[in-house]
Amino acid sequence: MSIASVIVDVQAKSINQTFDYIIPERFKEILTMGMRVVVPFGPRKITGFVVGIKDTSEFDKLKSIIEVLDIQPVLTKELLELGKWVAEDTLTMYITAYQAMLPQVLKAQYKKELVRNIQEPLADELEYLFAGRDVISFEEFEQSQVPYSKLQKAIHDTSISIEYLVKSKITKKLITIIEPNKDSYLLEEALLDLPQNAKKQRQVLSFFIQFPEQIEQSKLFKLTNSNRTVIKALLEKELLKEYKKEVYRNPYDEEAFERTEPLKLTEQQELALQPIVEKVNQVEHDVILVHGVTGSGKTEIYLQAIQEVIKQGKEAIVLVPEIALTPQMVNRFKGRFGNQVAVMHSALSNGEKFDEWRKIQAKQVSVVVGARSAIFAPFENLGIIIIDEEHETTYKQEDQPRYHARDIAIKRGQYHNCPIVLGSATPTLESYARAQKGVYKLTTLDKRTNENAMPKVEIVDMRDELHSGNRSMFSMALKESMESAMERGEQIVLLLNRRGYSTFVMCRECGHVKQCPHCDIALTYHKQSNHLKCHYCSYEEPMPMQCPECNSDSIRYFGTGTQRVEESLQQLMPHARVIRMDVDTTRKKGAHEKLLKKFANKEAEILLGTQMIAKGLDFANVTLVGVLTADSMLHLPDFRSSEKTFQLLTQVSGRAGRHELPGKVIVQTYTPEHYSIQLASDYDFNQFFLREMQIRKTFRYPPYVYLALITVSHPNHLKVVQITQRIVQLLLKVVGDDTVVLGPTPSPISRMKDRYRYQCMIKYKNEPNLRKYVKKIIDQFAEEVRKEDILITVDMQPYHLM
DNA sequence: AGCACGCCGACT
DNA sequence: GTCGGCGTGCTC
Repeated sequence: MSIASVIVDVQAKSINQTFDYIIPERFKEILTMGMRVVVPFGPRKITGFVVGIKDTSEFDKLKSIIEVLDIQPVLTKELLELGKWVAEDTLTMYITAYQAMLPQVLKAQYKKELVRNIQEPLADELEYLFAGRDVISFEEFEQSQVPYSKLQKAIHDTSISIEYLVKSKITKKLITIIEPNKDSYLLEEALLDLPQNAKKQRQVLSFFIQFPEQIEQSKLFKLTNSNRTVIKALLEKELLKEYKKEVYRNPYDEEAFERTEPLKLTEQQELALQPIVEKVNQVEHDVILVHGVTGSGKTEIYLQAIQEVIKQGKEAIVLVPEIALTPQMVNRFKGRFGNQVAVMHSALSNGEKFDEWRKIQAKQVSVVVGARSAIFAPFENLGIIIIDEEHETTYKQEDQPRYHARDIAIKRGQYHNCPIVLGSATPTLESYARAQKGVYKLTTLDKRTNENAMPKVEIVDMRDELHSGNRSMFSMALKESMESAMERGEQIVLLLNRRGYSTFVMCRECGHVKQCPHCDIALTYHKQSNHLKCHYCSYEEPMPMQCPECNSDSIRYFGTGTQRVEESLQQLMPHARVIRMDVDTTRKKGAHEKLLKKFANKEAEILLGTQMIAKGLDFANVTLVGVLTADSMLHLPDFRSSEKTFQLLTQVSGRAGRHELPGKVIVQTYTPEHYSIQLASDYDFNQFFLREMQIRKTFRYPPYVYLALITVSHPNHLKVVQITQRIVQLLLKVVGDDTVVLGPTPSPISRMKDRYRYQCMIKYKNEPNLRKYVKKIIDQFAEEVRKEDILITVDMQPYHLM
C-alpha cells in the first residue's frame, strides 16, 4: 500500500478526478484515507484529500506526497463516500463537495515567493527589488515595474527560484496561564523585599501566597485588579512564570445554562415520540414527519428522543433554520444536555466554527445544533437526525454544491440506520405527499401543549379601507386592536412581508393581479419595456393602463420598506415605542439578540420586522400579531408562492397568545379570498394541501414532477439566448416523451452584474439518466465556456428559480 | 484554475 | 534583441 489517490484543490472540470502519488516511507504508517496532504501539482504545491490507498497505479510517472497535514482524518469513510455522492448528484466537482463539508479554516491558502539563490549581483532592477532581502513575496514583484522577462531569465539561470507555499489558516486560540515560580515561603520573603510603592505587585503576590495555583491571566486581572504591567514586573523578577495554553473558543462562555429536566409529555407528544424512539432502539432507518401546530411542543419531543440516543452512546444532529438559531433555541439544548452540545451557525467566527467542529471530531460532544452545513458533522455513530422547520428554504444551499440538507440527512440516515425526524407546522408539499403515500411516517400534533386554542385570525380587506378613505397601511381594525393591546400593557408583533416588492402588478381598486395565462404565476413588471412578462414560459404583454377586471386606473406595481412603515407607525401612534428588525438593523453581530432582549424586557410595545420575526419567538406578553401585507409574497414569480404565504402566515400567527393571555391575529390583504390566506386563517393545513396539490398537478410542478434548472449567463444577450437554445435542443433529443424542457426563458433576475441570464427548466417524472445527459451536454460547451466567459450553472433541485 | 511555453507583432 | 500579449496544453 504505497500509492495514494488524491482529489486535489483545483476547481476545474478537467481536474475533477483522482491523481496518484507515492506515499514516502515516513508517511506510510500514519497516512489514512480522509487526510489532507500537500502534493506537487505541475510546478506548484497544493493540498488535496486522500480518497484511496492502493498498491499500483495506471500512471507511471508518479510524484511523492510532500506533507501530511492531519494527524486524524478530517473526513470519515462515510463522509468521503457522501461527498462523492453529493458531487455526482449535484453535478459539482468532488473538491467543492469535500470543502463544503469542512470548516473554512481547513482550506489552505497559497502563496508564491521569490527566493534569491546566489549572493552575486542580480540584474539591477531585481537587485533593487530584493533590497538586500533573500526572500520577497511574488505580489511585490507584480506590483513593481520590473519586466517579467528579467525574472524569467533569473529563474532560468537559477539565480532566483519560485517557492510555492501552502499556508494553513488554522489559528488555535491561546490563553496565558500564570503560576507561582517559587514555593510560598520564598514568595513571602520576596513580598517583604518588594518596595512599599509596588502596591499592586504586593497584592498579586499575596494572592499567590494564599492560592499557590495556576490561573488564567484574565481571571487574575479581575481577582487582583491588576494588569499586564504588574504581572510583567513579577515575571521579570522570576517570582511568577507564564505559559500559553491552547483552548477552544467558547462563544457561549458568558451565558449560564440553567439545567432543565424532561417535561411531562402530553398524550399527543407521547404518541409522537414513541415511533421515533422505536426506530432508535431498533437501529432502523426511517423518515418520520412530525406535523405539529405551533406551540405543540415539538422541541420537547426532539429533546427526549435525543436523550434516548445519548443513552445508547450515540450521537444526534439537529438542524434549525439560521434565523431560528437564537440563544433562546440554543439554551433549550444546552439546558438539557449541557456541554454535550456543539453549536454551528454562520454568526460564529471561522475560528469558533473550527473549534466547535473539533469538539465533534474529538467526540467531546454528542449533539450538534446547527444550520444547514451542520448536516456534515463528522459523527461516526449517529442515532438520529432532526430537521426542525422542515419547510424552510434555507436548507437548500444556493451555491455549489447545491444540495438540500434533507437529502443529505436521509443519505446519512441510511448509512447509520437511524431515523430522520422532519418537524414542521407547515410541511412542504413534497414531504407531506410522501408521508401520505407512506414513504415517510406521519405523526400529527394538533393541540398546543397549554391546551389554548390557536389565536383567532381576522382578515381585513384593504380594498375596503381604500374605499372608506384610509390610504395608510394600517387598517382601522389593526389600529384599534393595537391601541387596546397597548392599553392593557400587552405587546404587538407586526410583520411586513417585504419579499418581492415592486415587481408584481395589482389593482388597488379590486385587488386583481395580472397572471400568466399558461403558468398560474404572477407576471413580472419590466420597467424598461413597460411590459409584463412570465418568467416560466416567456409569455409577454404590455403593461395595462386600466385594470382588465374593473376598468379602474388604479392598477400599479407594489413595494414598501420597513423604514417607511416605521415612520408612518410613529405618526399614527406617537407614544408607541417601536423596535424595527430587518436586515439593516440586525447586520451587526449580536444585534438580533439585543433587539429581542429589549423587546422581552418590555422596552417597546411593538416589534416591527420582516420574515425573521416569524420564527421561534416566544414572548408571553405578545397578544396581537399584525400582518401588514399578506399578499406581497403571493405574487412572486415562483410556483411555491402560495405555499410560502401559507407557511409564513401560519408561523407568524403562532407568535400570539403562546402563554396565558389569549392571542389575536390581524391579516391585511388585498386578496382576502385567496385560498392560502383563507386557509391559513382557519389553520386548515389539510385543506390547503389538497388545494395546492391540485394546482401543482394541473400545472405540472413538484411534487408531481421533479425540476432541474440550467442557467446560462454572458454579457451578450444574443449569445445567452443562443447557447440556452442549443442546450434545450440537445436535451429534447435525449429525454423521454413525458419530460418537458422549457426555455430559453429569461431568469427572474434577467441581468446581474452586466450579464444576461437565461434558463432552461426541465420537468420530469422518470428520467434515471438525466444527470448523465445534462453533464454530457454541459461538457460539450466546455470549450466555449472557457473561451468566451460563458457561465453555465445547473441546479438539480432548484428552490429559487433565479 | 494556474502555470509554462512558444509564437507573434511592435518597439527601442 | 527585448517586451508583452495571447493561444495551447498539462497537471499524478
